[in-house]
Amino acid sequence: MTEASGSSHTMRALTELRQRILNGDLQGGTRLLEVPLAEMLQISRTPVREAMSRLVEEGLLERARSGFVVRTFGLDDVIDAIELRGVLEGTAARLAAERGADPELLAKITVIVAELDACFGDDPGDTDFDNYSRLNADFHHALAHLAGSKVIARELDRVMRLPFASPSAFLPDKVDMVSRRHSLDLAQAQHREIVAAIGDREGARAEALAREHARTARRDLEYVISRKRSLTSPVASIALIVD
Amino acid sequence: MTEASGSSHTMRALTELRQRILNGDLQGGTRLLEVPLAEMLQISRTPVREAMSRLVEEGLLERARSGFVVRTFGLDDVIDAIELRGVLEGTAARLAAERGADPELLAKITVIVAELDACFGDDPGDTDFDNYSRLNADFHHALAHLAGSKVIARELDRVMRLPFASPSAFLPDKVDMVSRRHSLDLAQAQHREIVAAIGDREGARAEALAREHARTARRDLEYVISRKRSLTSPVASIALIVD
DNA sequence: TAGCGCCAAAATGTATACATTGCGTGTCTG
DNA sequence: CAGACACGCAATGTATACATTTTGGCGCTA
Repeated sequence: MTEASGSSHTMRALTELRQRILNGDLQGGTRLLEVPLAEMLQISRTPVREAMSRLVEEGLLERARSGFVVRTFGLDDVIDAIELRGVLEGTAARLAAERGADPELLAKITVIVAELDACFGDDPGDTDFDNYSRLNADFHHALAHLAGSKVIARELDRVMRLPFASPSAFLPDKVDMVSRRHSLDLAQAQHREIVAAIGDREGARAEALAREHARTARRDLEYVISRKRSLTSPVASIALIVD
Repeated sequence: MTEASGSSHTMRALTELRQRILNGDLQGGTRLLEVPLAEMLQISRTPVREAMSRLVEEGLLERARSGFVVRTFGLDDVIDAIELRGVLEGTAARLAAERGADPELLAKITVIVAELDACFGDDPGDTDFDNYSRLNADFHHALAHLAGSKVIARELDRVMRLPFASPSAFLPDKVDMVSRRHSLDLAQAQHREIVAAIGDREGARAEALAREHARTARRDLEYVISRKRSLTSPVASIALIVD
């Protein structure tokens, strides 16, 4: 079975199935049958089952009576997932402030904020989008670990793995960048204040700020939906929202 | 393979493994090898793998580079898991208040609170412990669904499936009942106020109350640990806490 | 002696045959 | 015609043989 595309058949099936779900090729509620999938992927049922089990862990599939079904995400679920991320990030921020963040991690996230600042030029059109996107993800990852709580970090990782709950999910793209620059400015101001509040041990403020920061994503989501409902969206994985 | 003990080999392996982990027979960090487990359970590797997959979904196992390892829970993890439950229940309560709870569900949880009241007699020794325990679980389950958010309910179910994060995990048992009756009285007062706040659309108050309510569990945990560290604990699954 | 590489064995990854279960459909009977 | 039983198909459940990968130890060399 000299196959080179993935490290293993399971991984290839995992990648393939994930992509088809995010694409919308496999719509919510679709029951996944082992035999057809195995034939489609040219592998046996065993790695297909394995891949499906991992997709349950990722939250993209559910176990039905027997077998697996693609999980359905409505607009309300997406909004709730973003709300949930805000709540969890708020908790991470509050605990980091209350318990005292590890100075090394605090220094690291401070650097990230500074680097984010450097993405903005004087002219609204002069914005380093790719770096902003990457650093934004870094910021949220660092925040998740700042409280030093494995449990909180783990749950945040879980929620953020849902593609539409990721902090980078609905960022303005290059096209919208100029008109929505104010949205990024606001978000970046919040990044700064969250870190400052944690450093000053202001738990309640840090929590409130982190929650409000997640609302940025909700606004971006609503913008994307209002503008691009019927078009091919530049936002990958908006296809799996059915409502 | 006419086996009657479980509905299937997978289910039997799942139950057996879960029990051994909760017992402490399989300590945190232990790598689970398919072949020995299959021999021990007198089944083939296939259902063992399947069971282990499901235990990852439950949060009791982790996937290692290849294979599975029993997840380690320290005292700090348990405390964080209880904190997390409080945060999520607080969110469920707040959203229920803000968005308006389904009247039918609100009526149902009101009945549960009334039934909980009926568990307490005038005399501290006169407490219907079994009913309290069952109704307490019902209350928390109802609260999780009160906001009508599938996402929140799902995450709460996940967290509460961890045996030590369950709201009934460290309830005073029959022996402690008399001396710790005040703890139950306080918890029950909180149950009442949480429902009242939701009914009055007081989101912030509902959230704060639900969070504080989870602190009851933390106090009960600390009590159990301080008293019974070395003895055979009446609390099942305290064995898997290693710190 | 520390580090490197190779080999063997042990563990997981995969395919496949067979078992079992559950569901739909057809027919038979009242 | 309605209901129920039985049959068969299709799906998952399970066992097992074989493939591949991982790992740990041994011996070699610098």
